[in-house]
Amino acid sequence: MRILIIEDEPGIALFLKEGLQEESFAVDVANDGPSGLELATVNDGEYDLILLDWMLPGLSGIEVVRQLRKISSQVPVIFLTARDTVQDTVFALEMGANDFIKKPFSFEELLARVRVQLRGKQSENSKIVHRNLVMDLNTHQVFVDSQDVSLTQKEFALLEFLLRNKGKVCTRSRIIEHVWDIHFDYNTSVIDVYINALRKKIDGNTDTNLITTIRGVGYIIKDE
Amino acid sequence: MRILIIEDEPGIALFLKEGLQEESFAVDVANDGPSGLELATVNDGEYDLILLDWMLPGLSGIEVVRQLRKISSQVPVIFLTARDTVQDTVFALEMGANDFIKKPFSFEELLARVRVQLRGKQSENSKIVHRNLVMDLNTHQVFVDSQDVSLTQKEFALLEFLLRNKGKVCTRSRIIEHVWDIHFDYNTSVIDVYINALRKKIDGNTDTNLITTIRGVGYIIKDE
DNA sequence: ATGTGATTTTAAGCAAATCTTAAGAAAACC
DNA sequence: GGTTTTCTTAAGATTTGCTTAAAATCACAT
Repeated sequence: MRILIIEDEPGIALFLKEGLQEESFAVDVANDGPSGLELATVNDGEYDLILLDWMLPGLSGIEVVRQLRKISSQVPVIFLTARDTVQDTVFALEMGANDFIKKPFSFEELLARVRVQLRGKQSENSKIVHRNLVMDLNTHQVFVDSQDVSLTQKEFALLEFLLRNKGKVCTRSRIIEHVWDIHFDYNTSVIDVYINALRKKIDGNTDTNLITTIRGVGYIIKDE
Repeated sequence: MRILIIEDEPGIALFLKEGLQEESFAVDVANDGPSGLELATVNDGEYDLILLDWMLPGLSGIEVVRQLRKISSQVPVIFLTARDTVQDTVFALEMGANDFIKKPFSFEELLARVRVQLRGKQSENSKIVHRNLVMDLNTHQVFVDSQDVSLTQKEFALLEFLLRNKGKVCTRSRIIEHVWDIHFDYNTSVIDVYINALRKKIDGNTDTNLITTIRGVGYIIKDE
């Protein structure tokens, strides 16, 4: 995971850099707006996250984000700032920022927010393992007891969502939003149908029970 | 956590209500400005958040917020609106709104913003612990002596309500309001039936006694 | 373009869990 | 002892989820 820090105060920049390196991130630092923007645009796609100071010499943080979004860079941006009025927050979010941390902040807090932004990416090139089930996100394969189980796109997406939220109940609204990208007015029983299909393919005729129904709420893959 | 939705389009209101209920919020809906304002003022302090549509019959959202702030209500207000000019945003915020979501929005985004507003209020850990009983609000599970006890929706909701009011007597009217969402003329013995079910499942055949009856008033889970 | 097979969605009947009602038994209160 | 309140139980109503099949859509090769 590569992180770009755009911050003019050397003390803070160093503090962040070392802290993040200890967490095994690859960290680059730019100490003014223009050079930060250049690094970000030239290496677009390379960075998994940008930590961006609001007040910067040369080019303000806001302007950096604007330019970045203009070239349709999707990289998550977290603002670091002393300001904290609601207007500023909203403004920054509207300009394309993903989150907003007000100084002074604890490193713990920053780390938590960084992980939120990187969630998903962090395990992107890897596998999700749950008991006797292995989901390979690269090859789009699923194995149960090392047996290849072939899933359709939607089945795969649904299972992935449930597994990523292992231990938490996935409500129907959440599922329909994330897996089907329907944001309003869902009145459909697709979820039921796909849960059914998954259960058939995964649990088969064994008496295991991967997906648990929480009546009136949704579904969950229990932890342990 | 109680949320008041003031929204005139029934479709959107329902969508929001159901989604938020799945997330285990208690939700009330008003479908025009005046009735929304009345609910909010009469129950000031009861709601933890208000979702407010900009365009409303009777009284605009802006006016509702103004009136609310006039009586110095501190309840957080999130605007839902089709407008998205910077002027509108700033205007709404100056009138006392706390955040601003432009339609169409995803439920996920709304939920995120709601959680931001409730941050702090919402107990960090999603577990309620009482003696040998653990209630996990995420997984919708209840454990007694680490044994999984399966509760139905209503049982869960009732127990949650009693636990959240640990040490306080819950009157029948408050229970029927919060758990059953009946705001008038309750003439039913549902509560008795569910208290009974809970006692059976929780206390089982042990001689513990989680829920105490306060004759003529209601029920209580005693502290200690 | 067109056809074919796979996938996704809709719809409907069925099954099961849950919720509500009601009524008699038990307990608490005067 | 009589009255009120709560407890308990069971049956009926309702809701919710499961399953299946058919219709619609999509993907791809011809």
